[in-house]
Formats: sequence, C-alpha cells, structure tokens
Amino acid sequence: MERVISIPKPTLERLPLYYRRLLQWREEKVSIVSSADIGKNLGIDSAQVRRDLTYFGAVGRPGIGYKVEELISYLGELLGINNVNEAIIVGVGNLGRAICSYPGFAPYGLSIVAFFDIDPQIVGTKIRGHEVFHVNDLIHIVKRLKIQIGIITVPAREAQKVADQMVAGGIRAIWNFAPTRLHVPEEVIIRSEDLAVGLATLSHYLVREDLSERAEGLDRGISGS
Amino acid sequence: MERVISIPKPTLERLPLYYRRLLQWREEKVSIVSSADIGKNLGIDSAQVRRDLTYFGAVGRPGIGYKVEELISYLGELLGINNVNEAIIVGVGNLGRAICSYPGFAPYGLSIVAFFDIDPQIVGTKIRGHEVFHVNDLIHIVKRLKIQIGIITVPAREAQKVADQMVAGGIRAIWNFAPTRLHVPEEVIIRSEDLAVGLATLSHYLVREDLSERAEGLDRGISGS
DNA sequence: TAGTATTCGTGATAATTTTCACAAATGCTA
DNA sequence: TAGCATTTGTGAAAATTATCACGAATACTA
Ligand SMILES: NC(=O)c1ccc[n+]([C@@H]2O[C@H](COP(=O)([O-])OP(=O)(O)OC[C@H]3O[C@@H](n4cnc5c(N)ncnc54)[C@H](O)[C@@H]3O)[C@@H](O)[C@H]2O)c1
Ligand SMILES: NC(=O)c1ccc[n+]([C@@H]2O[C@H](COP(=O)([O-])OP(=O)(O)OC[C@H]3O[C@@H](n4cnc5c(N)ncnc54)[C@H](O)[C@@H]3O)[C@@H](O)[C@H]2O)c1
Repeated sequence: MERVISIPKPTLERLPLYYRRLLQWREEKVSIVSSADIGKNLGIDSAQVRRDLTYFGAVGRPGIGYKVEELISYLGELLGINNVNEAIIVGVGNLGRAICSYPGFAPYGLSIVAFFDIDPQIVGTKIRGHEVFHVNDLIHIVKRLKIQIGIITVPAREAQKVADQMVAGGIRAIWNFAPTRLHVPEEVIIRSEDLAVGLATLSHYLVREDLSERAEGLDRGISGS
Repeated sequence: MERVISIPKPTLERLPLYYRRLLQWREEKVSIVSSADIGKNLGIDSAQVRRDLTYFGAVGRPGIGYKVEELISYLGELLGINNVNEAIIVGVGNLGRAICSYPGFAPYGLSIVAFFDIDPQIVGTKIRGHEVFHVNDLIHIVKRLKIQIGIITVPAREAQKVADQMVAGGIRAIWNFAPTRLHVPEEVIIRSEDLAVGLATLSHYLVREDLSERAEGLDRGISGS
C-alpha cells in the first residue's frame, strides 16, 4: 500500500492549472518559464511549483527555468491527455448540453462520442451532428466502442442506475455531476463535481464579516487579491 | 493572524455534503443520526465527522447521536444559507443558462435576481420570467439592489473585465466558472470552479493502469467502491 | 576567466489534517 | 440499581502537505 510513489492529491489538482497556463504560454511563443513565473501567475508558492514538478520527470535548468514544450508534454503524458479519451454522456439536459457544447475540454483529451437520454422528446434529436440514443442502448454501444469514460448529468435519483449501466458496459471512469454518492466496484474510478460545495463555502466566507481570516487557496479555494 | 479559530478548509468542503444528506434525512423523518451514519453515507471516517462537527456549535449526545434538525440549523447558519443570498449572473450562454435553471442551489440560499449578457440576441430575452440586461447596466443595478454575490459565466478572456465591474458595483463574493485567475481587491472573495481539473485528474487515474493505488477522497476526490 | 545574478532541486522544518483509541455520557434492560 | 451496548468528544500520534533556506548549476558580462 506504499509501494509506488504516487502524486499527492493537492499536487494533482494543481497540475491541470499548470497545464492550461503552459498551453497559453506556448501560444504566446514563450519557450522557457521559471517556477516563479508559474507561481506568480497562478498564485502558488514557487517552491510548491518546483516540488510539484519533481513528482514526475520534469527537469528544469538552474538559472534558466523549464522548457514550456517539455512541461506540456510531460504533463500531458502524466494526466493522460496527450491521447484522446473517448467518453459518453448520459443526460442531455441543461448541464449535459452545456458540457457537450463546451470546447474547453478538448485540450484535456476529452471527446464525447455518444449521447444518451431517456426523454422521448430528446432521444433522436441531434447534438453536434450526433444522434442522441436511448439510454437502453447504453451498455451495447459502450461495449462496442470500448468506451472508458462516462459522464453523468442526470438527476440525482437516476444517477446510481446510470452508473450501474456504465459499469455493466465496461466503463472504467465516471465523471459525475449528480449530487449523490455513487457505489461502484472498486476498480472503477469516480470523480464527483459538486458545485453546491463551492456555493456553500463562498456563502460561508461571506457570512463571516470577520474578514481578517480568509483562506488563500487558489485552484479550488477561496482567495482575495 | 491566528486569533480566531477558523474552520479548516477540508472541513469546510465537507460541511455542505453533510448538509445535503441531512436535508434528505429530514425528508425521510429521521430525527437522530450518529457520526457513523453520516460517515458511512458519505464515505468519510466517523472520527472525522465528529471532529468536523465540533468546529462549530454542534453537540451530540453520547450513546445517541446528533439531532438532524439541530445540525441542519447549525450548518445552515455557519454556511450562511439560512437566509437567502441574492446574486447576479453574467454570461447567459450554455453554462449560465444551466445554472440559472437549476433548482438545486436554492437549498443553499442562492437566489439569482438579475441576468446579464452582452450579446444583442440575448439581451432583452427572458430567463425564468426575468429580462436579461445588458452588461453595461450591471454596476448600476448591482448598486441599487445591493447585491453581494456575482456569478461569472462568460468566456475566460472577458472574465476579468466582468469581475472589475462587479467589484465596482460593490459585489463582495464572486463565483467564477471561467478558467482564469481573477484579480480583485483583497476584501472580495473568489471561488473558482475549474471543471477541467476534475477531468484531468480522472484521466490521470485512468492512465495509471496501476490500480493498486488510488485515492479515497470522497467529496472532491477520486474513489473506487 | 572571474564575478554576478538567476533559478533549480531538496533536506529540513513547520503547519495542517487525519486517524487512533479511550474515558465519559447516555439509554436500555432486567 | 447494576450491567451492557452505544456513541460522543478529544488528547495524542500519525500522516500528509507546505514552506524555508541554501548549495549547486547555469548563463551572462566584463
Ligand atoms: N444545471 C446545473 O447548473 C447543475 C449544477 C450542479 C449539478 N447539476 C446536476 O446535474 C444533473 C443534471 O442537471 P440538469 O440541470 O442538466 O437537469 P435536467 O433535468 O435539465 O437534465 C437531466 C436530463 O437527464 C435525462 N434523464 C433523466 N433520467 C435519465 C435516465 N435514467 N437516463 C438517461 N437520461 C435521463 C432527462 O431526460 C434530462 O434530459 C443533476 O443531477 C443536477 O443535480 C446541475
Ligand atoms: N459549458 C461548459 O460546460 C463549461 C464548463 C467549464 C467551464 N466553462 C466556462 O464557463 C464560461 C461560459 O461557458 P459557456 O459554455 O456558457 O459559453 P457560451 O459562449 O455559451 O456563453 C458565454 C456567454 O457570455 C456572454 N458574454 C461574452 N462576453 C460578455 C461580457 N463581456 N459581458 C457579458 N456577457 C458576455 C456571451 O454573449 C454568451 O452568451 C466560459 O468561461 C467557459 O470556459 C463552461
């Protein structure tokens, strides 16, 4: 249980932020950045940045910094986003449609290749040129296409049922937006996004007039300045 | 800088989860729960739950547990969601509309009372019976209504501009969905939701066939089982 | 070439968060 | 009332994460 050096969870949450900023720098033809540059840009301590980057192959040069291109490549590899990750989405409602139409996930390797719903009004319509299938066909299609990632954007009470179907189809990772805890076999990975958490913490900090103490976290956190 | 006992950040992220589950229990007429009940339901260690609950007034009774009603009340107070928090949203595109139409934030006190966009095709249309205003009117309206919370769902390159306007209007807390770092005065609270982080961590765990080691975090985390 | 200014990598330390484990409180039963 | 089963609250220990601080590596300049 202590065999391989794994990446600390907080680090793992920062890496995608580095990745995004690095893509920008590449656009801007910046080829070298220092840990201080990265840190200043993202509000993260530079020592933290260096530490984070040592958890995988990244090597910088003293006095110089890190090669943008190299970091992008390493990060892409580590995050599994150099190659395209095909996914399906279940629940083409308000949130589901927003996610489907969002181009911002493409740089992270996401490609949604099939869409499912249960509403007869929605099944059969087209999203980005693709037909929306009935959720009853989910298992079959997922198996045939060997999809590994499933996105759940159905109401909470339906989420477990959908997760079960995904698992039955062989899906290995679930990105869940329904505010409920899902039970899946141990080998299936779940990431739940719970936006209400963000809202509640925001409102908490607001209610404490007590401004003297506010957290500083950046990525997920609350911050002034 | 160490004056008041403040709530640890990880705890603060768990409290909304407790809150949601407690609302459910109340629905189901459950009046008492133990830390073990809460923990089992949310995949959190029961000692952790107890510890979390001690950070604010919550008091349980040995041998019995905690009163659901009481916890809800305490949590609602602490999270600032007992009273309604009025907010505005800027950017009524795909994500903005999804958020506006979502009823799931109401239990967390959110009430979106004004909608803004810049697109002439969108300005003047109605959302839930309310007219969408032009973003130029933002400062004025925010001041008049004394709004404290602003939600940003515009493209990243526009986000800073919008944030500046919010600040100028007197907004004290910003819930930001644009994938960019915002710079605001120190007294303004920012919470950024970055969905790409979730996607990237999911894909990272997927790429490590190395299943032997996966994290266990629940709320924001990755978990099997 | 020597001197200067950067910036990395990292051991050591500090701070934070989680988990353990147990005394004390409570209710139930006989 | 005594004994038993629960469950809380919390010190103390463990684990994790962040920060400090400095030697070594590198480029640049004169
Ligand atoms: N909209 C938001 O801003 C928001 C924010 C946070 C969380 N969420 C969560 O995301 C999920 C979706 O939210 P939404 O606003 O898009 O809801 P929605 O009602 O607009 O969409 C849900 C869609 O799922 C479909 N559906 C229902 N049961 C299904 C099933 N068994 N199989 C397949 N499809 C099914 C419905 O037909 C509908 O199209 C919910 O769990 C919600 O709590 C939404
Ligand atoms: N859609 C998603 O699933 C998703 C996921 C994660 C993050 N985001 C982020 O959320 C934001 C919105 O995404 P979206 O998909 O809704 O985009 P969108 O293009 O559908 O909507 C953006 C809206 O903002 C409006 N707008 C642009 N500039 C404005 C300004 N200066 N003032 C007021 N309104 C303005 C546009 O007219 C449009 O209606 C983006 O920053 C995006 O990166 C979206």
